[in-house]
Parts: sequence; C-alpha cells; structure tokens
Amino acid sequence: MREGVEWAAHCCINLSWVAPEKAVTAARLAAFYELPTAYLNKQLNALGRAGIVSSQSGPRGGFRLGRGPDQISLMDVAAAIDGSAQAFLCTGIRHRGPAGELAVPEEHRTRCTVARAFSLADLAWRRQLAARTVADLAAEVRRANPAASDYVRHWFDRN
Amino acid sequence: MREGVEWAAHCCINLSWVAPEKAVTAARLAAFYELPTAYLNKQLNALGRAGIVSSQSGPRGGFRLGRGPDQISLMDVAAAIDGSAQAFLCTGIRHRGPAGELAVPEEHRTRCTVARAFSLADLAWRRQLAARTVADLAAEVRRANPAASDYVRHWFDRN
DNA sequence: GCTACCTTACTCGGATATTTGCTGTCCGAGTCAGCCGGG
DNA sequence: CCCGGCTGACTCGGACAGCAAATATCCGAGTAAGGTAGC
Repeated sequence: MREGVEWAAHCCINLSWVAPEKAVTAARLAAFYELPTAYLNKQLNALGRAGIVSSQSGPRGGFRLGRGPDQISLMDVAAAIDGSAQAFLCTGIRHRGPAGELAVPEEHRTRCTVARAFSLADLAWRRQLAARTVADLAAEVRRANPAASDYVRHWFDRN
Repeated sequence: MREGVEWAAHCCINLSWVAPEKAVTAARLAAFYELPTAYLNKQLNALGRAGIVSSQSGPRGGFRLGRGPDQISLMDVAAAIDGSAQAFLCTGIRHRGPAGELAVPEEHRTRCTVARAFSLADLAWRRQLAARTVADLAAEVRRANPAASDYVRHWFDRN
C-alpha cells in the first residue's frame, strides 16, 4: 500500500478541525508533518478527483473537505490514493498451457476458486474500512488527546 | 500483491492431488501453466522456507506438500510469498515536525488511531484467508469440475 | 470618493527525473539413481 | 550371484540483470486579491 494513504488520512482529519470556510494550502499541510510539499500536493489532487476535498487556486486558495467528515470513509481515502483495484489480481493462469485443455462442464462455468476466495477476503477488508469515517477517527483522536483539535486548528490559523 | 501468490495457490492445489510420495519438479509445475520455470522455483523456495512444501534435490527430486492440505491455509501461502507484514505501514508522521510538539497525556498514550483502524481491516482480511485451506479449495474446484483432480494427477504422472 | 481595470503574487495541476523493489534469468552446490567392477 | 564404490546427470538454491511502478521534483496555467488610474 502506498505511503500517501497515511498522509491523506491524517490530512483529512486535520482538515476536519479547521474552519470549513478556510482553505489550507498543500505547503502548510506538508509542513505540519515535514512532508515533501509537491508530492503531498499530488496526493491531494487524487483526493480532489475523488471529491473528498475541493481545491481552489490562486491567493487564499488551498484545500478543504469536499463533504462532511462523517460522509468520508477510510475506504474512500484508500481508494482515491491507491486505486480501487483489489490486491489479488487473477491473471487466469488456469486457462493457459496444458491446464487449459481441461474441459469445463457448461453448467459449472464459474470464476476461479482461488480468485473468489481472495475476493471475499478483500470484501471483508473493504467493509472494515468503509465502516470508519473521518469524523469517527477524529473523535477517537480527541478522546486519546483532548487538546489535539484545538492545537491543530490554531496551528493552521497562524500564517 | 505479488503475482507469485496466485501461482503458489494453484500449485498447492495441484500438489494435493498427486500421489503424496511422488515429488514434482518445478519445471513440471511451471509447464502446466506455461510459467517461467526458474522464477516459479523461486516462489516454491519461499513456500519451502515456510514449511508449506518440502523440497528434495537430485534425481527423482522435486516438491511435495509439507503437511496435510487441510493444514495449509491461504493465509499461510500469501504470507510465505508476500511476507507477513501488513499492507498499511505506519511511519509515525504524527511525531514529526510541528505535529510532534503536541503533548500527549500519559494516561492515554496509545497507538496511532489511523494505524489501528487499518490494522483491524487487515485482521479481518487475515481471518478470511486463514479460514480457507488448500483442501477446502481443492474440494470446491472438484465440485465445479469433477474431472479436474484426475486430469491433474494423470498429467503429472506422465513423464 | 467610487469604480473598473490591470498588475502581481500565489496556488494548484500535470509533465518530468530518480529510486526502489518486483520480475525474470543464470550458474553452482548438493544429491540420489544407476552402472560397473570386484568378491 | 551379491555388494560396495563411483560416475554422472538431474534438481534445488541463491546470486545476478532488466524493467515497471512508486517516489520525489519542477515549471506552467489559472485565479483572486490589491493597487492604480480614470471618471
């Protein structure tokens, strides 16, 4: 999994804590974690294409959440950065070479058993991530550290 | 996910269908799906290090299952090829830069919330794969195509 | 004094290098089968 | 005829290139703010 997923997740949580009308620049978001600015910008672009954040150019421009933090799941973020393809990719080797000579009864023509097993695992993974929203995670962070939200808001208000 | 996982899974199913005392060479296993022999051998080595298959050198050598097919889960296979590290890797960016200045109350010192959410998803994924054994999958393939096991056994017996 | 325009600086967005790690290949160490010679 | 040693070929195992993708970077298009000139 790409490293940008971690960056995007934390950035979304931080964006949920700043004033909704205030746009935060990629440079500022990157500075908070000492990340490479231009590369984080690229990841934020991906979030923008997915509608998770809305972007604005020019002075006073930047990024803000595209919809309510309770409407953004971790699955949305992961899919925006990493793509929505599942981890296991069936290349259909069972149809190549001597293995392909094996005649399949018409009535039982079905997907590859191995691929189906991995698909079910992938589905379980997706369900877990889809069940966690940015608002949900932000609340959990606040529970662990009540000062976090105020610290973040004030830090991004300065400058 | 690496492509070799698919190869390894199919090879394990095939190995469960050949006579247990007969070792199958990497070249023969590769020919069945027209895979690159040397590279498949590399993957089988990984299975060997994990104890999933046992290898034997010299004439009449080759690979055979290291334990009963009902004792080999898809998780074992995936971990042997792809490594047992979870997909999401927390690099701890929340401790770097200005974000690290945020003091954390002693009583609540806990793991990164984002990392924990991804760990739970990973756990669900692992559970699904751990629940499916090679014997299980082989039976399902036979249900879809009853001729499969005999075809495989006879093809690997020839030559 | 007010308004409309222009300049300017700032931001995103996509096109461009660099590195990492997966894919694929090759050759050497080890090993067992089969053969040969001797008893 | 039986047994022990030797030869030889065959197999795995790890070391060595090639390539695709992720990482990191840079510059141009677009934009809104702020200043300026005109009315």
